[in-house]
Amino acid sequence: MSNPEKENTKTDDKLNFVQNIISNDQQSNKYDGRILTRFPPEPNGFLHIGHAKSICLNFGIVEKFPGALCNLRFDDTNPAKEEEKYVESIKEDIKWLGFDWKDRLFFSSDYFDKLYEYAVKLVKKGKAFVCDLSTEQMRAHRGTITTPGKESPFRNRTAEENLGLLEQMKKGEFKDGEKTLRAKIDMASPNLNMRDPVMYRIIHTHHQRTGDRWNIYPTYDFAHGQSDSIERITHSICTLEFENHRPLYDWFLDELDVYHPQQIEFARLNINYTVMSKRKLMQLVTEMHVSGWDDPRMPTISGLRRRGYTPESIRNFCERIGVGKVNSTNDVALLEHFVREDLNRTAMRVMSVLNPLKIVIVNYPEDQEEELDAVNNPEDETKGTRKVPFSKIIYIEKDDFMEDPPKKFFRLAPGREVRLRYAYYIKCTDVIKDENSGEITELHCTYDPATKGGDSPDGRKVKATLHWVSVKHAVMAEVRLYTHLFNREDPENAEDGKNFTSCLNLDSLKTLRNCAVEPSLATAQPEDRFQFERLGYFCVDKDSTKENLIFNRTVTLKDTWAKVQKKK
RNA sequence: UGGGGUAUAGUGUAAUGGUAGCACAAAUGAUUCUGGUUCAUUUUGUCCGGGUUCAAAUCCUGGUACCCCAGCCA
Repeated sequence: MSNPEKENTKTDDKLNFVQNIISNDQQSNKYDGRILTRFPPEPNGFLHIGHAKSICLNFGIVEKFPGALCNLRFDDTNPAKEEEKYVESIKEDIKWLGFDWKDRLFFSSDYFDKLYEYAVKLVKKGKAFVCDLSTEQMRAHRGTITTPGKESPFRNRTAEENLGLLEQMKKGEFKDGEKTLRAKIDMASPNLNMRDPVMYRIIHTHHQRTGDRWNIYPTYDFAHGQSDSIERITHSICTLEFENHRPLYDWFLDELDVYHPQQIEFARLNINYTVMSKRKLMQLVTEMHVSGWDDPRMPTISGLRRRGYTPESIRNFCERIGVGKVNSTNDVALLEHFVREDLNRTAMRVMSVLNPLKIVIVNYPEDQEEELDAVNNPEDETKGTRKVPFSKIIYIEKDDFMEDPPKKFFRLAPGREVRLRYAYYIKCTDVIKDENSGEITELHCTYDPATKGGDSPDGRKVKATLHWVSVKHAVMAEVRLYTHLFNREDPENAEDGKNFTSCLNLDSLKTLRNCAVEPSLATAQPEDRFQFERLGYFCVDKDSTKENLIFNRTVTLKDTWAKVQKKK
């Protein structure tokens, strides 16, 4: 037995390494006790669960530390790739997850004037220059990982000349790519980011917020650190790949002599059986491997929402996986665990038959109908009960009958008695087959009227309880069964020469159009979530209508019978 | 190969010189009108080699492995 005194360790009080740094900084009054983080998405695609990790981290700081704040800042420095519609979807997803940026909504483009001022300052200091090198030439000058680069022949233009050229760039007097503004740092630096990186490039493209006002746009490297500085962010939390950029951000901030946030890098989220880069997700969409960004198989927030995931379950997942600096891949089973946990608590129970098999209860009166009481949620008494109609002909699940059952099969079989949930005990007396195909078309059963409600007065036990739907009262529906999008744990590492799409699971969506659901589901609305008893959790799809009900399977129930079968 | 990072059960994450813990996964049993839930129990770990110390996942030292960087993407 464990020692009760030791059980006081509250896991929720444990801080991850980022929170530890912040906690220490707050205690030491490092930023006058201020804490300000930010979530900085680029509006060039939909948010995925990897972003959710970052959102939970950044906005979660607000909940963890009194007085802390978190900005939402769109990093919109590349008009060629960004769109307004992405801004809207990103906002929607953050709200849906349950976070609120209040009035702290910003855009990097808000700072274009300031950023340009900064650039001018560096030019005047002799720390930046206008370069005429083409992309190819610049690459050649950059050197390699092991050999130093060569300085640009334009590196020594005078400040006056550079100022004039920069002004002309800004006015749109040059073509795209004709010139760049570069920082003058060190072409021999072992850190490639320090080899005179580009600060501004010429892009004659309409910007979703600044219109046609600018012909030059700052690079991410020149915009990001300064934007954090302008907003007086205390802790700039970003992913591991920016570790190499930190010295560059430091250099800009130091040369500019402005406020200096602290950058902390953490490992981005990976999950097995899926991909997590915007580029690859975009490819799945454009190549039509999925129906869109919100396809229920996508790891996007909108996809997970449509699949039936709850914000709570995603947040719990993000909390549990922790935050570290090691590249790691989480098991999708953990994510599934958290939806099951949440939905078990909250989802209404309901009976639906996915693959109907007709049963005629031969000794049940022809025209009789009964309304039976069914529990809405055994985990929550306050959810009450509902009436479910019963009659002579019902559907059960095809999988719940076997003519020649193996040892561990507890369900219906010839001569065997089982319980119909909330209804009666029934015993199978006849198996009716199609003469030609030999396929089972219906079952004949008898029922025991004394077992009404599901209990036998004589204490007789049955080994199985089956869900069912009365044929006469059934509402027909379409059900979409989803499984992993990829049949390989690590689709990124496809076999030689093949890309990740070669690992696509062609059976990741199975549509059933002839499902019988209980009548209470007739009025279900999009995003309503249910537990189909004994089957799994299901969510009404956004395309569902009264005439054509559509349910998406979020996740199956844990299924030890399936496990037993798999072992064979 | 230069530079920057990182190594703790199958997976992910704690332990900040003092009993290697938690969650998921896996396994066993109990309960159950969901083969669900719940409960109990079990298996499995400090990358490797040296050193310091009464005591090392933690400190020192030497290896090894993996990740990131050669966009006018972010």
